[in-house]
Amino acid sequence: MPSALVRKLSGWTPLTESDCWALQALPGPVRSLARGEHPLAGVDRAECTLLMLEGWAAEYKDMPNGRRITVEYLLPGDTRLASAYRDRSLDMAMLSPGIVQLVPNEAIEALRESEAIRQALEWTESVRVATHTEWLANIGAHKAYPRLAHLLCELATRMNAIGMLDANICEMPLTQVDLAAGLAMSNVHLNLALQRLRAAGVVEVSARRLTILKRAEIEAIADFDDSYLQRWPTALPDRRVVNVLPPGQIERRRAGPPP
Amino acid sequence: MPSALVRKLSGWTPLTESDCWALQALPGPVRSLARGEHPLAGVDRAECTLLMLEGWAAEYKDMPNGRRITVEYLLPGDTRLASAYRDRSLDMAMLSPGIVQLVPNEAIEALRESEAIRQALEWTESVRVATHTEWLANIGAHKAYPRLAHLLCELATRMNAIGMLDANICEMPLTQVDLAAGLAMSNVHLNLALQRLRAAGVVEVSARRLTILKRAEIEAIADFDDSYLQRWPTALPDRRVVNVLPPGQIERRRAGPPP
DNA sequence: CGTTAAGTTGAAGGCGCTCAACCGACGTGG
DNA sequence: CCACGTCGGTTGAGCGCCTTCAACTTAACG
Repeated sequence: MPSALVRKLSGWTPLTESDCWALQALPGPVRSLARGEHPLAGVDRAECTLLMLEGWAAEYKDMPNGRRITVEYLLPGDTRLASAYRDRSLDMAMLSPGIVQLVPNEAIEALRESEAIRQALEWTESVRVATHTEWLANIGAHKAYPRLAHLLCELATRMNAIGMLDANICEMPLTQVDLAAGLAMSNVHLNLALQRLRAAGVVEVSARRLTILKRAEIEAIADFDDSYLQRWPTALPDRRVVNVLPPGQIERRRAGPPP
Repeated sequence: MPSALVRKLSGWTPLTESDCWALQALPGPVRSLARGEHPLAGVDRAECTLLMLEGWAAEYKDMPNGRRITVEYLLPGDTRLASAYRDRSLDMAMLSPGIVQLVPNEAIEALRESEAIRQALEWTESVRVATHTEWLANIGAHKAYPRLAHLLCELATRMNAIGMLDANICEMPLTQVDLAAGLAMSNVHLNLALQRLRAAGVVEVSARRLTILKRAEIEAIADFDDSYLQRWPTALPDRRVVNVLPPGQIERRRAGPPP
Protein backbone atom coordinates (compact mmCIF):
# COMPACT_ATOMS: atom_id res chain seq x y z
CA MET A 1 0.00 0.00 0.00
CA PRO A 2 1.88 3.06 -1.22
CA SER A 3 1.75 6.19 0.90
CA ALA A 4 -0.15 9.26 -0.23
CA LEU A 5 3.14 10.96 -1.01
CA VAL A 6 4.28 8.12 -3.23
CA ARG A 7 0.98 8.07 -5.06
CA LYS A 8 1.05 11.78 -5.57
CA LEU A 9 4.59 11.98 -6.89
CA SER A 10 4.27 8.90 -9.05
CA GLY A 11 1.39 10.61 -10.76
CA TRP A 12 3.91 12.99 -12.25
CA THR A 13 7.03 10.94 -12.73
CA PRO A 14 7.73 7.24 -12.94
CA LEU A 15 9.34 6.26 -9.66
CA THR A 16 11.63 3.33 -9.18
CA GLU A 17 11.18 0.78 -6.46
CA SER A 18 13.91 2.39 -4.43
CA ASP A 19 12.42 5.86 -4.91
CA CYS A 20 9.21 4.65 -3.35
CA TRP A 21 11.16 3.03 -0.61
CA ALA A 22 13.01 6.22 0.20
CA LEU A 23 9.81 8.23 0.23
CA GLN A 24 8.14 5.89 2.67
CA ALA A 25 11.06 5.70 5.05
CA LEU A 26 11.63 9.37 5.64
CA PRO A 27 13.17 10.36 8.94
CA GLY A 28 11.88 12.95 11.32
CA PRO A 29 9.47 13.16 14.22
CA VAL A 30 5.82 12.25 13.68
CA ARG A 31 3.18 14.33 15.35
CA SER A 32 -0.39 13.47 16.10
CA LEU A 33 -2.54 16.56 16.16
CA ALA A 34 -6.05 17.64 17.03
CA ARG A 35 -8.19 19.91 14.96
CA GLY A 36 -7.06 23.49 15.31
CA GLU A 37 -3.49 22.75 16.26
CA HIS A 38 -0.57 24.22 14.37
CA PRO A 39 1.44 21.43 12.74
CA LEU A 40 4.64 23.42 13.03
CA ALA A 41 4.12 24.83 16.49
CA GLY A 42 7.44 25.26 18.21
CA VAL A 43 9.45 24.20 15.20
CA ASP A 44 11.94 26.22 13.24
CA ARG A 45 10.29 26.36 9.86
CA ALA A 46 13.55 26.84 8.08
CA GLU A 47 14.83 23.53 9.42
CA CYS A 48 12.33 21.03 8.14
CA THR A 49 9.71 20.14 5.61
CA LEU A 50 6.16 19.48 6.69
CA LEU A 51 4.72 16.26 5.34
CA MET A 52 1.03 15.52 5.78
CA LEU A 53 0.40 11.90 6.64
CA GLU A 54 -3.21 11.91 7.74
CA GLY A 55 -5.88 14.55 8.00
CA TRP A 56 -6.27 17.94 6.41
CA ALA A 57 -4.74 21.28 7.24
CA ALA A 58 -5.13 24.80 5.96
CA GLU A 59 -2.88 27.73 5.38
CA TYR A 60 -4.80 30.90 6.00
CA LYS A 61 -4.57 34.55 6.64
CA ASP A 62 -6.55 36.45 9.21
CA MET A 63 -7.31 39.90 7.96
CA PRO A 64 -7.53 42.95 10.18
CA ASN A 65 -11.19 43.25 9.30
CA GLY A 66 -11.85 39.92 10.94
CA ARG A 67 -12.21 37.76 7.88
CA ARG A 68 -10.24 34.60 7.46
CA ILE A 69 -9.06 33.63 4.01
CA THR A 70 -7.76 30.14 3.45
CA VAL A 71 -5.09 30.19 0.83
CA GLU A 72 -4.42 26.50 0.52
CA TYR A 73 -5.64 23.20 1.79
CA LEU A 74 -3.07 20.58 2.71
CA LEU A 75 -4.12 17.00 2.13
CA PRO A 76 -2.32 13.77 2.95
CA GLY A 77 0.82 13.50 0.86
CA ASP A 78 1.15 17.25 0.56
CA THR A 79 4.39 18.85 1.62
CA ARG A 80 5.45 22.26 2.66
CA LEU A 81 9.10 22.68 1.85
CA ALA A 82 11.10 24.92 4.11
CA SER A 83 11.92 27.16 1.18
CA ALA A 84 8.23 27.64 0.44
CA TYR A 85 7.39 28.66 3.94
CA ARG A 86 8.91 32.05 4.26
CA ASP A 87 5.65 33.91 4.33
CA ARG A 88 5.32 35.14 7.87
CA SER A 89 1.85 36.58 7.38
CA LEU A 90 0.33 33.16 6.84
CA ASP A 91 -0.84 30.93 9.62
CA MET A 92 -1.59 27.25 9.55
CA ALA A 93 -3.90 24.88 11.39
CA MET A 94 -5.18 21.35 11.23
CA LEU A 95 -8.73 21.18 9.96
CA SER A 96 -9.17 17.69 11.33
CA PRO A 97 -7.30 15.46 13.69
CA GLY A 98 -4.31 14.15 11.81
CA ILE A 99 -0.72 13.08 11.68
CA VAL A 100 2.18 14.97 10.23
CA GLN A 101 5.87 14.35 9.91
CA LEU A 102 8.60 16.92 10.25
CA VAL A 103 11.27 15.87 7.81
CA PRO A 104 14.69 17.47 8.27
CA ASN A 105 16.00 19.41 5.32
CA GLU A 106 18.94 17.11 4.87
CA ALA A 107 16.61 14.21 4.23
CA ILE A 108 14.82 16.17 1.54
CA GLU A 109 18.13 17.10 -0.02
CA ALA A 110 19.08 13.46 -0.01
CA LEU A 111 15.87 12.62 -1.81
CA ARG A 112 16.79 14.93 -4.61
CA GLU A 113 19.61 12.69 -5.61
CA SER A 114 17.01 10.67 -7.38
CA GLU A 115 16.35 12.58 -10.57
CA ALA A 116 12.76 11.38 -10.68
CA ILE A 117 12.03 12.55 -7.16
CA ARG A 118 13.83 15.81 -7.75
CA GLN A 119 11.61 16.52 -10.73
CA ALA A 120 8.48 15.40 -8.96
CA LEU A 121 9.16 17.72 -6.05
CA GLU A 122 9.74 20.54 -8.47
CA TRP A 123 6.43 19.81 -10.12
CA THR A 124 4.74 19.72 -6.81
CA GLU A 125 5.76 23.29 -6.26
CA SER A 126 4.78 24.22 -9.76
CA VAL A 127 1.33 22.77 -9.20
CA ARG A 128 1.03 24.73 -5.98
CA VAL A 129 1.61 27.95 -7.86
CA ALA A 130 -0.78 26.98 -10.64
CA THR A 131 -3.38 26.16 -8.02
CA HIS A 132 -3.00 29.59 -6.51
CA THR A 133 -3.57 31.08 -9.92
CA GLU A 134 -6.61 28.92 -10.44
CA TRP A 135 -8.04 30.00 -7.10
CA LEU A 136 -7.52 33.60 -8.06
CA ALA A 137 -9.47 33.07 -11.25
CA ASN A 138 -12.11 31.02 -9.49
CA ILE A 139 -12.70 33.53 -6.73
CA GLY A 140 -12.39 36.49 -9.04
CA ALA A 141 -14.59 35.36 -11.86
CA HIS A 142 -17.06 32.87 -10.48
CA LYS A 143 -20.12 33.48 -8.40
CA ALA A 144 -20.80 31.39 -5.34
CA TYR A 145 -22.41 28.45 -7.07
CA PRO A 146 -19.76 27.60 -9.68
CA ARG A 147 -17.09 28.66 -7.22
CA LEU A 148 -18.06 26.03 -4.73
CA ALA A 149 -18.41 23.46 -7.48
CA HIS A 150 -14.87 24.25 -8.60
CA LEU A 151 -13.41 23.73 -5.17
CA LEU A 152 -15.18 20.43 -4.73
CA CYS A 153 -13.91 19.27 -8.11
CA GLU A 154 -10.39 20.21 -7.14
CA LEU A 155 -10.56 18.44 -3.82
CA ALA A 156 -12.01 15.30 -5.34
CA THR A 157 -9.34 15.29 -8.02
CA ARG A 158 -6.59 15.72 -5.47
CA MET A 159 -8.00 12.99 -3.29
CA ASN A 160 -8.16 10.73 -6.30
CA ALA A 161 -4.52 11.43 -7.06
CA ILE A 162 -3.53 10.01 -3.70
CA GLY A 163 -5.82 7.02 -3.92
CA MET A 164 -8.28 8.35 -1.38
CA LEU A 165 -11.24 8.72 -3.67
CA ASP A 166 -13.25 5.54 -3.85
CA ALA A 167 -16.28 5.31 -6.11
CA ASN A 168 -16.40 9.10 -6.19
CA ILE A 169 -16.57 9.22 -2.43
CA CYS A 170 -13.93 10.62 -0.14
CA GLU A 171 -13.47 11.97 3.32
CA MET A 172 -13.74 15.72 3.51
CA PRO A 173 -13.38 16.86 7.09
CA LEU A 174 -14.25 20.49 6.44
CA THR A 175 -16.91 22.43 8.24
CA GLN A 176 -18.94 24.87 6.22
CA VAL A 177 -17.01 27.64 7.87
CA ASP A 178 -13.79 26.06 6.62
CA LEU A 179 -15.17 25.84 3.11
CA ALA A 180 -16.35 29.42 3.24
CA ALA A 181 -12.88 30.59 4.26
CA GLY A 182 -11.40 28.84 1.24
CA LEU A 183 -13.92 30.38 -1.09
CA ALA A 184 -13.78 33.88 0.34
CA MET A 185 -17.46 34.01 1.13
CA SER A 186 -19.71 33.97 4.16
CA ASN A 187 -20.72 30.69 5.69
CA VAL A 188 -24.35 31.61 5.27
CA HIS A 189 -24.05 32.08 1.56
CA LEU A 190 -21.90 29.02 1.23
CA ASN A 191 -24.70 27.06 2.81
CA LEU A 192 -27.11 28.27 0.16
CA ALA A 193 -24.76 27.42 -2.69
CA LEU A 194 -24.24 24.00 -1.19
CA GLN A 195 -27.93 23.40 -1.02
CA ARG A 196 -28.29 24.34 -4.65
CA LEU A 197 -25.66 21.77 -5.58
CA ARG A 198 -27.41 19.18 -3.48
CA ALA A 199 -30.76 20.03 -5.00
CA ALA A 200 -29.24 19.70 -8.46
CA GLY A 201 -28.28 16.20 -7.45
CA VAL A 202 -24.64 16.53 -8.40
CA VAL A 203 -23.04 16.09 -4.98
CA GLU A 204 -23.68 14.87 -1.52
CA VAL A 205 -21.86 16.64 1.27
CA SER A 206 -22.38 15.25 4.70
CA ALA A 207 -20.48 15.95 7.85
CA ARG A 208 -17.13 14.54 6.84
CA ARG A 209 -17.78 13.13 3.45
CA LEU A 210 -17.95 14.25 -0.15
CA THR A 211 -19.71 12.28 -2.86
CA ILE A 212 -19.61 13.35 -6.46
CA LEU A 213 -22.83 12.07 -7.97
CA LYS A 214 -22.59 13.56 -11.45
CA ARG A 215 -19.05 14.36 -12.35
CA ALA A 216 -19.66 15.72 -15.82
CA GLU A 217 -22.34 18.07 -14.61
CA ILE A 218 -20.48 19.49 -11.67
CA GLU A 219 -17.46 20.09 -13.86
CA ALA A 220 -19.65 21.92 -16.33
CA ILE A 221 -21.07 24.06 -13.55
CA ALA A 222 -17.59 24.81 -12.30
CA ASP A 223 -15.82 25.31 -15.61
CA PHE A 224 -13.42 22.84 -14.16
CA ASP A 225 -10.40 21.69 -16.11
CA ASP A 226 -8.05 19.64 -14.01
CA SER A 227 -5.03 20.23 -16.21
CA TYR A 228 -3.61 22.72 -13.72
CA LEU A 229 -3.22 19.91 -11.22
CA GLN A 230 -1.24 17.84 -13.66
CA ARG A 231 1.84 19.65 -14.74
CA TRP A 232 3.21 16.85 -16.86
CA PRO A 233 6.92 16.49 -17.31
CA THR A 234 8.01 17.91 -20.63
CA ALA A 235 11.30 16.09 -20.63
CA LEU A 236 9.93 12.67 -19.79
CA PRO A 237 7.68 10.45 -21.83
CA ASP A 238 4.16 11.72 -21.65
CA ARG A 239 2.49 8.87 -19.88
CA ARG A 240 1.60 7.80 -16.37
CA VAL A 241 2.84 4.93 -14.33
CA VAL A 242 0.03 2.46 -14.17
CA ASN A 243 1.51 -0.07 -11.83
CA VAL A 244 1.42 2.19 -8.82
CA LEU A 245 -1.89 3.95 -9.20
CA PRO A 246 -5.11 2.02 -9.58
CA PRO A 247 -7.30 3.26 -12.39
CA GLY A 248 -8.81 6.44 -11.01
CA GLN A 249 -12.50 6.73 -10.51
CA ILE A 250 -12.00 10.18 -11.87
CA GLU A 251 -10.31 9.78 -15.21
CA ARG A 252 -7.60 12.24 -16.15
CA ARG A 253 -7.65 14.70 -18.97
CA ARG A 254 -4.37 15.85 -20.38
CA ALA A 255 -3.60 19.45 -21.21
CA GLY A 256 -3.68 19.82 -24.95
CA PRO A 257 -1.73 22.30 -26.99
CA PRO A 258 -2.97 25.89 -26.64
CA PRO A 259 -5.76 26.75 -29.09
CA MET B 1 22.50 53.75 -14.52
CA PRO B 2 21.65 50.23 -13.39
CA SER B 3 18.93 48.36 -15.22
CA ALA B 4 15.60 47.62 -13.61
CA LEU B 5 16.63 44.00 -13.22
CA VAL B 6 19.80 44.90 -11.41
CA ARG B 7 17.96 47.26 -9.11
CA LYS B 8 15.33 44.68 -8.36
CA LEU B 9 17.75 41.86 -7.59
CA SER B 10 20.12 44.01 -5.62
CA GLY B 11 17.23 44.87 -3.38
CA TRP B 12 17.38 41.32 -2.12
CA THR B 13 21.01 40.37 -2.26
CA PRO B 14 24.24 42.31 -2.42
CA LEU B 15 25.51 42.00 -5.97
CA THR B 16 29.10 42.31 -7.00
CA GLU B 17 30.25 44.54 -9.79
CA SER B 18 30.53 41.57 -12.11
CA ASP B 19 27.10 40.31 -11.15
CA CYS B 20 25.61 43.58 -12.30
CA TRP B 21 27.66 43.43 -15.41
CA ALA B 22 26.41 39.98 -16.27
CA LEU B 23 22.81 41.00 -15.67
CA GLN B 24 23.06 43.96 -17.97
CA ALA B 25 24.76 42.12 -20.79
CA LEU B 26 22.33 39.26 -21.20
CA PRO B 27 22.13 37.70 -24.63
CA GLY B 28 18.99 37.07 -26.62
CA PRO B 29 16.79 38.90 -29.09
CA VAL B 30 15.16 42.16 -28.05
CA ARG B 31 11.60 42.85 -29.13
CA SER B 32 9.78 46.10 -29.38
CA LEU B 33 6.09 45.59 -28.87
CA ALA B 34 2.85 47.52 -29.10
CA ARG B 35 0.07 47.41 -26.58
CA GLY B 36 -1.87 44.22 -26.87
CA GLU B 37 0.89 42.15 -28.42
CA HIS B 38 2.02 38.89 -26.88
CA PRO B 39 5.66 39.16 -25.79
CA LEU B 40 6.25 35.49 -26.44
CA ALA B 41 4.33 35.16 -29.69
CA GLY B 42 5.92 32.55 -31.87
CA VAL B 43 8.51 31.58 -29.28
CA ASP B 44 8.97 28.25 -27.59
CA ARG B 45 8.30 29.13 -23.99
CA ALA B 46 10.39 26.26 -22.73
CA GLU B 47 13.43 27.65 -24.47
CA CYS B 48 13.83 31.08 -23.00
CA THR B 49 13.15 33.45 -20.15
CA LEU B 50 11.14 36.57 -20.71
CA LEU B 51 12.76 39.72 -19.37
CA MET B 52 10.82 42.97 -19.29
CA LEU B 53 12.95 45.93 -20.28
CA GLU B 54 10.38 48.65 -20.80
CA GLY B 55 6.63 48.85 -20.47
CA TRP B 56 4.13 46.75 -18.60
CA ALA B 57 2.56 43.43 -19.45
CA ALA B 58 -0.10 41.26 -17.86
CA GLU B 59 -0.68 37.60 -17.44
CA TYR B 60 -4.36 36.92 -17.53
CA LYS B 61 -7.01 34.33 -17.97
CA ASP B 62 -10.10 34.69 -20.06
CA MET B 63 -12.94 32.83 -18.46
CA PRO B 64 -15.66 31.08 -20.41
CA ASN B 65 -18.17 33.51 -18.95
CA GLY B 66 -16.44 36.38 -20.68
CA ARG B 67 -14.60 37.86 -17.76
CA ARG B 68 -10.91 38.51 -17.88
CA ILE B 69 -8.87 38.07 -14.73
CA THR B 70 -5.37 39.44 -14.60
CA VAL B 71 -3.22 37.23 -12.43
CA GLU B 72 -0.02 39.22 -12.50
CA TYR B 73 1.40 42.43 -13.78
CA LEU B 74 4.88 42.36 -15.27
CA LEU B 75 6.91 45.50 -14.78
CA PRO B 76 10.35 46.40 -16.09
CA GLY B 77 12.94 44.13 -14.53
CA ASP B 78 10.44 41.35 -14.04
CA THR B 79 11.22 37.96 -15.48
CA ARG B 80 9.25 34.96 -16.44
CA LEU B 81 11.46 31.93 -16.17
CA ALA B 82 10.79 29.11 -18.57
CA SER B 83 10.14 26.79 -15.66
CA ALA B 84 7.49 29.11 -14.31
CA TYR B 85 5.64 29.32 -17.58
CA ARG B 86 4.10 25.95 -17.91
CA ASP B 87 0.56 27.07 -17.30
CA ARG B 88 -1.10 26.75 -20.64
CA SER B 89 -4.36 28.26 -19.55
CA LEU B 90 -2.80 31.68 -19.01
CA ASP B 91 -2.36 34.23 -21.73
CA MET B 92 -0.12 37.26 -21.78
CA ALA B 93 -0.19 40.66 -23.39
CA MET B 94 1.60 43.97 -23.28
CA LEU B 95 -0.44 46.62 -21.50
CA SER B 96 1.64 49.39 -23.01
CA PRO B 97 4.13 49.67 -25.79
CA GLY B 98 7.36 48.23 -24.49
CA ILE B 99 10.55 46.31 -24.99
CA VAL B 100 11.30 42.79 -23.89
CA GLN B 101 14.23 40.47 -24.18
CA LEU B 102 14.08 36.73 -24.77
CA VAL B 103 16.99 35.31 -22.86
CA PRO B 104 17.99 31.76 -23.74
CA ASN B 105 17.87 29.28 -20.90
CA GLU B 106 21.59 28.62 -21.06
CA ALA B 107 22.29 32.24 -20.26
CA ILE B 108 20.07 32.05 -17.21
CA GLU B 109 21.82 28.89 -16.13
CA ALA B 110 25.13 30.65 -16.52
CA LEU B 111 23.91 33.45 -14.29
CA ARG B 112 23.23 30.99 -11.54
CA GLU B 113 26.91 30.37 -11.15
CA SER B 114 26.94 33.51 -9.12
CA GLU B 115 25.61 32.52 -5.73
CA ALA B 116 24.14 35.95 -5.15
CA ILE B 117 22.26 35.94 -8.43
CA ARG B 118 21.11 32.40 -7.91
CA GLN B 119 19.60 33.34 -4.58
CA ALA B 120 18.10 36.52 -5.92
CA LEU B 121 16.39 34.65 -8.74
CA GLU B 122 15.07 32.18 -6.24
CA TRP B 123 13.68 34.99 -4.13
CA THR B 124 12.14 36.54 -7.16
CA GLU B 125 10.10 33.41 -7.62
CA SER B 126 9.32 33.26 -3.96
CA VAL B 127 8.03 36.83 -4.07
CA ARG B 128 5.88 35.94 -7.07
CA VAL B 129 4.20 33.22 -5.08
CA ALA B 130 3.76 35.44 -2.05
CA THR B 131 2.25 38.08 -4.27
CA HIS B 132 -0.26 35.60 -5.58
CA THR B 133 -1.20 34.79 -2.03
CA GLU B 134 -1.53 38.44 -1.20
CA TRP B 135 -3.78 39.00 -4.19
CA LEU B 136 -5.93 36.13 -3.08
CA ALA B 137 -6.33 37.68 0.33
CA ASN B 138 -6.85 41.14 -1.12
CA ILE B 139 -9.52 40.08 -3.58
CA GLY B 140 -11.12 37.69 -1.18
CA ALA B 141 -11.31 39.87 1.89
CA HIS B 142 -11.33 43.46 0.74
CA LYS B 143 -14.12 45.45 -0.81
CA ALA B 144 -13.51 47.58 -3.84
CA TYR B 145 -12.14 50.62 -2.10
CA PRO B 146 -9.35 49.07 0.01
CA ARG B 147 -8.76 46.55 -2.75
CA LEU B 148 -7.85 49.21 -5.24
CA ALA B 149 -5.77 51.00 -2.67
CA HIS B 150 -3.84 47.81 -2.03
CA LEU B 151 -3.03 47.31 -5.69
CA LEU B 152 -1.84 50.88 -6.06
CA CYS B 153 0.37 50.48 -3.01
CA GLU B 154 1.86 47.33 -4.45
CA LEU B 155 2.52 48.88 -7.83
CA ALA B 156 4.12 51.96 -6.31
CA THR B 157 6.29 49.79 -4.09
CA ARG B 158 7.40 47.67 -6.99
CA MET B 159 8.13 50.68 -9.11
CA ASN B 160 10.17 52.11 -6.27
CA ALA B 161 12.17 48.91 -6.05
CA ILE B 162 13.36 49.38 -9.62
CA GLY B 163 14.08 53.05 -9.25
CA MET B 164 11.09 54.15 -11.27
CA LEU B 165 9.23 55.94 -8.52
CA ASP B 166 10.28 59.53 -8.27
CA ALA B 167 8.79 61.75 -5.59
CA ASN B 168 5.94 59.30 -5.22
CA ILE B 169 5.13 59.61 -8.90
CA CYS B 170 5.48 56.87 -11.45
CA GLU B 171 4.27 55.86 -14.85
CA MET B 172 1.29 53.55 -14.74
CA PRO B 173 0.13 52.76 -18.25
CA LEU B 174 -3.01 50.92 -17.23
CA THR B 175 -6.45 51.69 -18.43
CA GLN B 176 -9.28 51.40 -15.97
CA VAL B 177 -10.31 48.22 -17.72
CA ASP B 178 -6.82 46.84 -17.08
CA LEU B 179 -7.04 47.75 -13.42
CA ALA B 180 -10.47 46.22 -13.12
CA ALA B 181 -9.19 42.95 -14.58
CA GLY B 182 -6.46 42.83 -11.97
CA LEU B 183 -8.90 43.49 -9.17
CA ALA B 184 -11.61 41.13 -10.36
CA MET B 185 -14.25 43.81 -10.51
CA SER B 186 -16.18 45.69 -13.15
CA ASN B 187 -14.67 48.75 -14.75
CA VAL B 188 -17.68 50.79 -13.71
CA HIS B 189 -17.23 50.00 -10.08
CA LEU B 190 -13.51 50.45 -10.31
CA ASN B 191 -14.15 53.93 -11.57
CA LEU B 192 -16.23 54.72 -8.52
CA ALA B 193 -13.63 53.37 -6.14
CA LEU B 194 -10.99 55.39 -7.92
CA GLN B 195 -13.01 58.54 -7.55
CA ARG B 196 -13.37 57.89 -3.87
CA LEU B 197 -9.60 57.62 -3.54
CA ARG B 198 -9.18 60.79 -5.50
CA ALA B 199 -11.78 62.59 -3.43
CA ALA B 200 -9.99 61.45 -0.29
CA GLY B 201 -6.94 63.20 -1.67
CA VAL B 202 -4.63 60.22 -1.27
CA VAL B 203 -3.79 59.56 -4.92
CA GLU B 204 -3.85 61.10 -8.33
CA VAL B 205 -4.39 58.75 -11.22
CA SER B 206 -4.24 60.28 -14.61
CA ALA B 207 -3.99 58.58 -17.95
CA ARG B 208 -0.58 57.02 -17.58
CA ARG B 209 0.55 58.24 -14.25
CA LEU B 210 0.18 57.37 -10.61
CA THR B 211 0.87 59.81 -7.80
CA ILE B 212 0.73 58.78 -4.17
CA LEU B 213 -0.21 61.90 -2.28
CA LYS B 214 -0.62 60.49 1.21
CA ARG B 215 1.25 57.29 1.61
CA ALA B 216 0.39 56.56 5.21
CA GLU B 217 -3.29 57.05 4.60
CA ILE B 218 -3.56 54.93 1.52
CA GLU B 219 -1.67 52.16 3.26
CA ALA B 220 -4.08 52.34 6.14
CA ILE B 221 -7.02 52.15 3.77
CA ALA B 222 -5.47 49.16 2.04
CA ASP B 223 -4.16 47.30 5.07
CA PHE B 224 -0.96 47.30 3.11
CA ASP B 225 2.16 45.71 4.48
CA ASP B 226 4.89 45.50 1.90
CA SER B 227 6.78 42.73 3.62
CA TYR B 228 5.51 40.19 1.13
CA LEU B 229 7.42 41.97 -1.59
CA GLN B 230 10.66 41.74 0.38
CA ARG B 231 11.53 38.21 1.10
CA TRP B 232 14.78 38.97 2.79
CA PRO B 233 17.55 36.45 2.69
CA THR B 234 17.75 34.53 5.92
CA ALA B 235 21.28 33.35 5.30
CA LEU B 236 22.73 36.71 4.44
CA PRO B 237 23.20 39.76 6.62
CA ASP B 238 19.92 41.55 7.04
CA ARG B 239 20.66 44.78 5.29
CA ARG B 240 20.30 46.34 1.91
CA VAL B 241 22.91 47.48 -0.55
CA VAL B 242 22.82 51.19 -0.46
CA ASN B 243 25.28 51.98 -3.19
CA VAL B 244 23.02 50.73 -5.94
CA LEU B 245 19.62 51.90 -4.85
CA PRO B 246 18.99 55.54 -4.12
CA PRO B 247 17.12 56.13 -0.89
CA GLY B 248 13.55 55.16 -1.80
CA GLN B 249 10.85 57.75 -1.66
CA ILE B 250 8.86 54.92 -0.21
CA GLU B 251 10.78 53.75 2.81
CA ARG B 252 10.89 50.04 3.49
CA ARG B 253 9.48 48.26 6.45
CA ARG B 254 11.01 44.97 7.42
CA ALA B 255 9.03 41.91 8.38
CA GLY B 256 9.32 41.44 12.07
CA PRO B 257 9.07 38.18 13.95
CA PRO B 258 5.57 36.70 14.06
CA PRO B 259 3.48 38.04 16.94
C1' DC C 1 -13.41 67.25 -38.44
C1' DG C 2 -14.54 62.47 -37.96
C1' DT C 3 -13.34 58.35 -35.58
C1' DT C 4 -12.00 55.53 -31.94
C1' DA C 5 -10.62 54.45 -27.28
C1' DA C 6 -11.02 55.69 -22.58
C1' DG C 7 -13.45 57.55 -18.98
C1' DT C 8 -17.80 59.05 -16.54
C1' DT C 9 -22.52 58.92 -15.06
C1' DG C 10 -27.22 56.96 -14.19
C1' DA C 11 -30.71 53.45 -13.26
C1' DA C 12 -32.22 49.00 -12.08
C1' DG C 13 -31.62 44.73 -10.19
C1' DG C 14 -29.48 40.76 -7.90
C1' DC C 15 -26.05 38.60 -5.36
C1' DG C 16 -24.03 38.18 -1.20
C1' DC C 17 -23.33 40.15 3.50
C1' DT C 18 -24.62 40.82 8.41
C1' DC C 19 -27.32 39.86 12.19
C1' DA C 20 -29.97 36.81 14.55
C1' DA C 21 -32.69 33.06 15.77
C1' DC C 22 -33.35 28.25 15.68
C1' DC C 23 -32.45 23.29 15.04
C1' DG C 24 -30.01 19.08 15.60
C1' DA C 25 -26.21 16.07 16.89
C1' DC C 26 -23.05 15.01 20.08
C1' DG C 27 -20.63 14.69 24.36
C1' DT C 28 -20.40 15.56 29.20
C1' DG C 29 -21.64 15.55 33.72
C1' DG C 30 -25.02 15.24 37.15
C1' DC D 1 -30.91 8.32 31.96
C1' DC D 2 -31.60 12.93 31.36
C1' DA D 3 -30.07 17.97 31.30
C1' DC D 4 -27.29 20.85 29.41
C1' DG D 5 -23.68 23.06 26.65
C1' DT D 6 -21.38 23.35 22.44
C1' DC D 7 -20.64 23.17 17.80
C1' DG D 8 -22.16 22.91 13.26
C1' DG D 9 -25.75 23.62 10.21
C1' DT D 10 -30.11 25.92 8.55
C1' DT D 11 -33.34 29.60 7.83
C1' DG D 12 -35.13 34.37 7.52
C1' DA D 13 -35.02 39.50 7.05
C1' DG D 14 -32.95 43.60 5.60
C1' DC D 15 -29.57 46.04 3.43
C1' DG D 16 -25.85 47.54 0.54
C1' DC D 17 -22.21 46.53 -2.63
C1' DC D 18 -21.47 45.55 -7.10
C1' DT D 19 -22.92 44.27 -11.78
C1' DT D 20 -24.97 45.06 -16.18
C1' DC D 21 -26.57 47.91 -19.66
C1' DA D 22 -26.61 52.05 -21.76
C1' DA D 23 -25.84 56.70 -22.90
C1' DC D 24 -22.81 60.36 -22.91
C1' DT D 25 -18.42 63.01 -22.45
C1' DT D 26 -13.68 63.67 -23.11
C1' DA D 27 -9.24 62.88 -25.15
C1' DA D 28 -6.26 61.47 -28.72
C1' DC D 29 -5.26 61.17 -33.39
C1' DG D 30 -5.69 60.96 -38.21
